[in-house]
Amino acid sequence: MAQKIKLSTIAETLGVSTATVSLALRDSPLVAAVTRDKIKEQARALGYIYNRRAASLRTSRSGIVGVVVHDIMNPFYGEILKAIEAELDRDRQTFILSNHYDSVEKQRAFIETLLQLGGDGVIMSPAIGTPPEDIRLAEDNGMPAILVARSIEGLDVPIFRGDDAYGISLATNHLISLGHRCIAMVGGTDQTSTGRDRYQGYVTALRKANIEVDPNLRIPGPRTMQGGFEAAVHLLSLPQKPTAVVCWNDLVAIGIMNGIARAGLVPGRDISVTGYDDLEDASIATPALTTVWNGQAEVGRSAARALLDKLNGSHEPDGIHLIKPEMRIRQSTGPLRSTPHD
Amino acid sequence: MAQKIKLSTIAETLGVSTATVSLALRDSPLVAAVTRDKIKEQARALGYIYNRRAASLRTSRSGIVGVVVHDIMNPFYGEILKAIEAELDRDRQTFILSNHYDSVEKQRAFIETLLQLGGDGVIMSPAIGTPPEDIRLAEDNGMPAILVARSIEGLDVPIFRGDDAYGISLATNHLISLGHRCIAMVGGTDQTSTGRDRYQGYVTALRKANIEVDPNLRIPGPRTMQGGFEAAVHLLSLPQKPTAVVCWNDLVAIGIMNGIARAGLVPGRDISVTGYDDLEDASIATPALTTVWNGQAEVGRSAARALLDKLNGSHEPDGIHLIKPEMRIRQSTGPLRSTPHD
DNA sequence: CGCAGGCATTTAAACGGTTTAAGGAGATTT
DNA sequence: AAATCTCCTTAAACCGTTTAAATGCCTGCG
Repeated sequence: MAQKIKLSTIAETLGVSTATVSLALRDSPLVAAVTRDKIKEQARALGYIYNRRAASLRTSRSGIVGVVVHDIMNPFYGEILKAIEAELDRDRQTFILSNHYDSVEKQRAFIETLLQLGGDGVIMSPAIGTPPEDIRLAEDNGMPAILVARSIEGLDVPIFRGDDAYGISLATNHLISLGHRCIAMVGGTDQTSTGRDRYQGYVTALRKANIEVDPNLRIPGPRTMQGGFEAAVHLLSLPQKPTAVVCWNDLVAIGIMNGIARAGLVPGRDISVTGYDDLEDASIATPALTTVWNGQAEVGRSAARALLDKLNGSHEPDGIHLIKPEMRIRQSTGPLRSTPHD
Repeated sequence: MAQKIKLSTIAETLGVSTATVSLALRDSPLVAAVTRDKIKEQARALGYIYNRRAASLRTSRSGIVGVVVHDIMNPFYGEILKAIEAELDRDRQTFILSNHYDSVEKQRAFIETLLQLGGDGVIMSPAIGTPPEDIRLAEDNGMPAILVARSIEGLDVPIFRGDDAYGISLATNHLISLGHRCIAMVGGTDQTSTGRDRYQGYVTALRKANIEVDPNLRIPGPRTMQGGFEAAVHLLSLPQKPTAVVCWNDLVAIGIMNGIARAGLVPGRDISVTGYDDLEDASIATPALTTVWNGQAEVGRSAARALLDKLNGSHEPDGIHLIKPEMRIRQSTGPLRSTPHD
């Protein structure tokens, strides 16, 4: 590489000041059109590269937005991220992505890095056990935060997520209406607000149908296909096998269906299974998965929009924005059979 | 937010110079231990946040590494990314992630952004049709590039990827040894070096077994589950149905198995299917997927290591580093049946 | 002819760190 | 008491941009 081309390089070769060059490149009306064109042409010819750190040092806007979620490889977050990316792209914001794998330390390290880089804002799906101070650290240093998919108590930042209690009650009611009464709930944890809300939705639906809630049928676990697969083994070993399963998400559901199939049973006929999220893969699974649409794209888009609006000065109302989930009925659920397959 | 705490704030409250503070915070032996401790304590107390853009403006090292791949939601890249992330983390590098979705423009925009931010280096799985100049743009501006998973002709940057021709020949030979002679190859494109290599591996294996290559059995397409699902429909409509399918990757294979199952056939018995990559999900699929381990974690780890070494001055040898794939035989492949199921 | 006003450009001071040569204070040697 | 040596600390330049204020230069007008 020759030596770095900077504003002053262009300025000198053209016999103008760096101020003029700076203004010209940003299309300021302060500089004459003919000068502007000459400068732009020269910048291109020299292969000038704008130095954003220098600029942002001066302007204190970096054009960087941080996004941190549990695991970007999880398609649920993937779909949210895709929507965020699309929205931020339209406003030319660079986004920095990270997993926290539910480690509060890793998450805080990310927030600190982002602050050091002068991030303009952060969108996060907070790690389990995130102390409110970690979010305030960002806010107090002029970096607004938006929460997605999970809530934290004791903060008044904007939150975008699905209505979990309602969503799970949809799935549970669907199974009840098919005649099922022994319904397990598999995957996830009750340590997150999401987890508590979902369990609540499940319990409420059962109670309303006068079905006794059996705590043994609540089986927490990883929110992955692998987790579902293993839960299936456990479920099939219970003294009273459930006839239906409400799953934390589509991955768990697909894992369970694989586990059921591996045991020689037919999911959707011998045991009904519902997913959650309505991922792209849900309709391809065999049998096609009955699930609950959770509006990931909507969540991501709105969260990004809210942040951008906030950065541009509009006053977005804080507080929780709930997306209403919708039922997607496919082939993985079916009526209760009087003589369950063995 | 109060006002920003900077080096000078600490310096003033302690009655020392900013130089001392700067040196102390970075553990320079130039400053007395007792002074250092006092300064660090004060920095913590005031909630000082290091301003990396200011620092990097002076030092011209940003601690930022860019990573751009086709699609981070694709688990193949996900596994590579995870390994890269882990390796970069150990060296405290922040990484900026982006998809290019095989758009050369999007990829170039990313490289330019990264240059503006003063990125120290970039790891990329180049978009189809990437002109070598785009990579040179990075290198010429002092930002070394490392390629993963895909090659580009006419460059001498380090490349880390699996040995595709060899890998596909493993899968093809496995099917041939099971007695199959009508073997389709599904998914991907022949416009990438990877695609050409894989097709070559398939053709070579067939020829060596004296099997005529039928171009109609090469069915390019998306590298997704959805793509596989749709290809299954096409395959089953062929006048002479293939008895085995070599798939571009595990996603396509799982999609095909779902398509086969939906048509009432049993994958692994009626039609053998091989995947590629050995994703985590491969062993959970039903039936468990026979596939080729492609060393994603190894690729990611080595690539990140190579970049870090390069940044630290060691001279990593350029050129292609091939990872040797290995066969993983499971239940989705089986011997040719004399009277294929209808 | 002197001056107000408009336009195009320049000056110079930030922004918040890092770096290095030079300075200062004691302690030690001569 | 002067000279030398060790440690610590600091002043000042620098990184590449932005921006408020200042400067020329013209033109038009009373």
